[in-house]
Amino acid sequence: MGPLDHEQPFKTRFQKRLLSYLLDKYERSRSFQSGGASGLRPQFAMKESPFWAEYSDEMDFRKRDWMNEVLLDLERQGVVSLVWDRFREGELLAKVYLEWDGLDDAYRLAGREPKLAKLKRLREILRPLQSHPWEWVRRFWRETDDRLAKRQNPGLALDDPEGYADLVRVLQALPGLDETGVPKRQFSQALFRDSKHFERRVERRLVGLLRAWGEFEMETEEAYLDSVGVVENPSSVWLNGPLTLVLGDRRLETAGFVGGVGLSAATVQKMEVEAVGAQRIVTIENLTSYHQWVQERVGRSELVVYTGGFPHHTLQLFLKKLAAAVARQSPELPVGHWGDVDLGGIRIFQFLKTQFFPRLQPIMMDIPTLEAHRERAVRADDKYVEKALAMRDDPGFAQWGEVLDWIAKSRLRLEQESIVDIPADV
DNA sequence: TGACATTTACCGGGCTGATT
DNA sequence: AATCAGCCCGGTAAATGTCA
Repeated sequence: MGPLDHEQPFKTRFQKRLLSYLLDKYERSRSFQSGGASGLRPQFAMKESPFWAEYSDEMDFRKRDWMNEVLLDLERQGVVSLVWDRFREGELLAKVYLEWDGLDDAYRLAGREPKLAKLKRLREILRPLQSHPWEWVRRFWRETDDRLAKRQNPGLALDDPEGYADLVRVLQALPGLDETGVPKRQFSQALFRDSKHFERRVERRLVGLLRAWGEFEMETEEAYLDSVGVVENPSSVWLNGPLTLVLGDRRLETAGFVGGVGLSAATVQKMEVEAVGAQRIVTIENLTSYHQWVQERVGRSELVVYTGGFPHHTLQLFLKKLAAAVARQSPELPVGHWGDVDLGGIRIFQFLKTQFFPRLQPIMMDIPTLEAHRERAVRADDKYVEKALAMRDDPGFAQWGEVLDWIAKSRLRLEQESIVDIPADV
């Protein structure tokens, strides 16, 4: 085994590692971002570099010779320039500089794609979002494109262009989805000819995008996906009380069902609300509380609707039809909502109010209720308190100022299941 | 040699991808 | 779903190179 067996592979590997090291520095530097060559070149001191261990390896001194040869060769090609230790010219390197004019060669020899090219390609991939029908997507695009144009990476995985192409495809498809939402696997199959592809490759990114840029803050990933019409399975609407529906050529009454009735997504899609036969509408956030309410208030003239946390797609369609009927027939009809007295519950209330029922009144979501159930309340951490304070200062939640203050001060929040007795007069 | 500009090192925070 | 390491970012302070 002579040196020839190792020399060439060693030199090739070293040259790549060295150039990559310098190019990494360059791509992180301000010179890269500003696009021009600054006075200070990307550089490193041999002694501080990751190459020092091999460079100073006493067990195999040929390595240093080989490394010197590689670097001298690069210097001849104008890719780097070298500064030697004093009195040890050609023997012991002090510093290595990357030369501006050698950048292209450096990339070629290192066998890697310039960051600039990656940024450019990503811009091309994202460009279709420029004219997306949703405002928040366009906002995301605008800021991201700005950053990319400024040669900054706005937190994207530069080495995954396919992933972003998929994301763009998904975003383009979302606005056209069915009103009641499309099951995830079916969506994936239609878009990618692979029922798992969406879950595996796109879902996380889409949820991340919604978290960062979407209009509403949700508690779970499912809620985020539902908000854009991607559902696990078609969901139903649960309600109790008198409602007259028209479905095709049939008129249906929900009044007679004991303990309530479920309407499938398909029914909600096809039906119209003809009349609300109750004196009041009540929406309830959680299932346990919905059952409790329905059981304890038998005989009242109320239409009770279960929202299941943040209203899912099908429920929103139902509420839209319900709200239209109310506005048409009895705009004075009282509408109340009972939910958790916490940030999520307040968001849900505001959503229902702004989207469907402008006259919506909270039920048992006030300070007396908080005080009365203090012992059953759940602890809130620092982050939660911070969010509560931010919401308090948001004009969209002006109605909730005192409640949010109470939550922030006492560091407590109340889940509605903690309320075991429903007063008769709420 | 000193003034100035730029880079580097370091930190926390957030995202990604892999793993469990 | 939770956890982990790795990476990038922006900010800071400190170090270092350039230029007159």
